[in-house]
Amino acid sequence: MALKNTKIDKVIDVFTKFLNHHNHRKTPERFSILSEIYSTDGHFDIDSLYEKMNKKNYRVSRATLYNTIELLLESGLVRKHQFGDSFSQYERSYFNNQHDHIIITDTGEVKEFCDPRIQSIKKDIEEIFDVNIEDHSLYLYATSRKKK
Amino acid sequence: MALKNTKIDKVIDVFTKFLNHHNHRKTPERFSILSEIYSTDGHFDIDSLYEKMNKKNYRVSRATLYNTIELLLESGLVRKHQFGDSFSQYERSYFNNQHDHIIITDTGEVKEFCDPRIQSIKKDIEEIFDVNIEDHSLYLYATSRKKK
DNA sequence: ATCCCTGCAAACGCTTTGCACATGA
DNA sequence: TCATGTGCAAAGCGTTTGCAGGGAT
Repeated sequence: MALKNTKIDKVIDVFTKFLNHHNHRKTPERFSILSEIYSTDGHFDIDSLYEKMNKKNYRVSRATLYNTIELLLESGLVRKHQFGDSFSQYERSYFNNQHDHIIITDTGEVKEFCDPRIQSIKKDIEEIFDVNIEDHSLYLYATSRKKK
Repeated sequence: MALKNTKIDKVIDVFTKFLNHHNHRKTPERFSILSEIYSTDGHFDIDSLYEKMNKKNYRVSRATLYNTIELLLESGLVRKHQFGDSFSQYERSYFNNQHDHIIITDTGEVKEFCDPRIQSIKKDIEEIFDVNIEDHSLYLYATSRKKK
């Protein structure tokens, strides 16, 4: 599901400011990639994004995709996941609540959930270990109880 | 730190039964690898295990290491981790309490912790999503608060 | 005597890199 | 103008695979 125009504009604005602040050029490729990512929901990998963009309006190289994703990660507009496959998956993270994932191992399906106890664990661990927790990743690996 | 002899024997026994049960051969390589893994604490990767074994008593190929690690994962004697590097890390899991990891991102150091709230989250998620949770992985990415 | 397991090296697949050309500032 | 970004193809690198010889059963 795509975002409303006003929301897309907000994301473009965030990215523009990030590029300015880091003296990175505002190339058409970078904005095309950002728009493409924010035009759909869910998880994606570099290869499917590459296919999708080259079949459609915009032709980009894999190198540029990897470079731009790096910038999007730094700017906090995209999150990276390693669900256990050999490749990385990503998802947009602006206007998208922090959540964790349940991987249904027999189908590969990925569900999302949110649990406040994670936050309290993080807070406690920060005190106990005297560290600042910047981020976390939690994956639950499960099988469905449904009868076939 | 190595385990007591009686404990190593127990692990060998578990592996032997696993191999028998699955009609896999009890080769010297498999037991050497198991012993090597259980002779030290902490995390390791395939390459360092390869180096370590070839410098010492036993010469094994990478192929056999990968094969055997697979069996050890299946038998529950070893756990696999992806701390965010490009390679997998492993740790022995018998006589070793379930725990989660804090990765200190500036040093690469890995600390362990245990929090009962994880178990309750898993229990609740099982009910809410109607699934059986077989396993989980939780990594907290942190920076140290200590002054340099 | 089987046929599974091992070792070696080549293949794989995702990601990174080098380099020449293009382009934003 | 000119340093940075892009595209292409090659290189990297952990892991997997194919195959011939060896060893467990």
